[in-house]
Amino acid sequence: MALPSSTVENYLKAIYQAQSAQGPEHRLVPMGRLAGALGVVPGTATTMVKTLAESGLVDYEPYAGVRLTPAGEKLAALVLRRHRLIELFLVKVLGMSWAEVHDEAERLEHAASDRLIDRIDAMLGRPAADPHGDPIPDSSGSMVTPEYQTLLTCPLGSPVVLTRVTDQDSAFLRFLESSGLKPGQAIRVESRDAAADHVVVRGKRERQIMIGMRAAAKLQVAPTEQTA
Amino acid sequence: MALPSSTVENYLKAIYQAQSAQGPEHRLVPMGRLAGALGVVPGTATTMVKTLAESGLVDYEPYAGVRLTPAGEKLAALVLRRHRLIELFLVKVLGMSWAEVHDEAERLEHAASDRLIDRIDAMLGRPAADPHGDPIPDSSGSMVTPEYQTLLTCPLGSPVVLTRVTDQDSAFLRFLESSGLKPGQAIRVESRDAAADHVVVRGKRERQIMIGMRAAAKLQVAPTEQTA
DNA sequence: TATAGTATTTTGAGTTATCAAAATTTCAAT
DNA sequence: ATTGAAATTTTGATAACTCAAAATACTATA
Repeated sequence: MALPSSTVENYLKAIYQAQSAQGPEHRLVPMGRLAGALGVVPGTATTMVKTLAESGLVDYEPYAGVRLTPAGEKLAALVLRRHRLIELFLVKVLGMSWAEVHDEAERLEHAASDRLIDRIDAMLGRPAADPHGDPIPDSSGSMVTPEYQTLLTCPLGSPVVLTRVTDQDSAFLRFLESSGLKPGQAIRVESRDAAADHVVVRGKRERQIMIGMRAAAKLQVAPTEQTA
Repeated sequence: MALPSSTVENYLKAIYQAQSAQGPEHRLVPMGRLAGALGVVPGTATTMVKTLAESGLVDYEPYAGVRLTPAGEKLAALVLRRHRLIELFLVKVLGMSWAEVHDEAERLEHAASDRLIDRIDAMLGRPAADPHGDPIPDSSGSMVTPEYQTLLTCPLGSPVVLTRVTDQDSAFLRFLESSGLKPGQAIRVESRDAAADHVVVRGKRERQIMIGMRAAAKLQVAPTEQTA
């Protein structure tokens, strides 16, 4: 098949991300959701998905939804790889802020060659995750996605490390940045209050941060590593 | 006006470069030349140029050719700025070879934001020229193009510095690289032989290099600076 | 100045990706 | 089972860009 257009890459990426977000129970992404994620009307998504199905990149079940084929999944993973490496590069090498790199990467991911991506990968030391903690697929398109707990499920009081932020909204990211809540940061959940819908986190330099539960669910953590 | 598409940017850039290549006497770029530079059939160029003219980016004289308006010239210069900064960045920061950055920059120049370009510009120390010695326009789109002599016109025997290579062909660039003929390099023209159609250059470490006259015309040099 | 040859423009058609709005299907609730 | 609301698909258009090939304009030269 010919090179996928940016549009095709974006559809595959959106389907991939919708599938992941939905969890393993709903494997089919409904057209409405896909169209919403891409900012197109549903009819457009239907049309496009039919052509993706003809290319063997997705399975399409009318009125039910789409799902990536193995070929589509690989392509999507490679787009994600480009996106995440570019984000990390922009932050680490060019000193751009966490909140502003997403849109930039969104465009550059379709223009960067494999060669360039590999240089970036090497320069960054073959990193496992991008600035949000999202795992970076390797050049064959495979990726390990560790299962983390969230601020809502981790044990109270234990020291944990913030590992992943599953929301790209730049206002949210700016808030996290200003609160010192970036992946890698050691923190501890002090309390949860369902009635008040908040979680209290003790962060860098014993600073106390209060976060709504919906936001807290987007912050993933891992138990602090014991120095081996 | 809305953001120019990559296509529009490419047309403007090609017109700009054709105008420069032609020198100040022929200000109008004929359609055939433009179409050739862009790899489209002449009819396509005609159509596109008419819409560029409607946008006020070019002046179009049927059967005669196109010329950039001041607005078109500014836009073209900004595309060139992006292209050249990206090329230099890829060479300096990512260690890519001189010969391979052109195509990469060709795609990235349409995807990089002004913000990113400015970061790159700052990181590189607001450079005046790209790896080929092509001058880099500033963020307002203005550029100084020093007039250099070439290997064909510079004084024989005097030490000069290679300042600019006016050919992007990657095989040619690889040849130059392997001969140590990169901008910045101190050289000296030993002899010219019109009959044999060649120029003999003494390069790095007294190495002797023989170049055809057509190629020699593409190498621009400046008198070696006397240490002030 | 007639004309042959070249360059340019025009015409008609195709591709990709999109939207608006009409038609259809699905599904949950009666 | 029927129906009404919501989601999806279909249909008909549009925009941007392109090509092939026919029509036209220019220009050099004889």
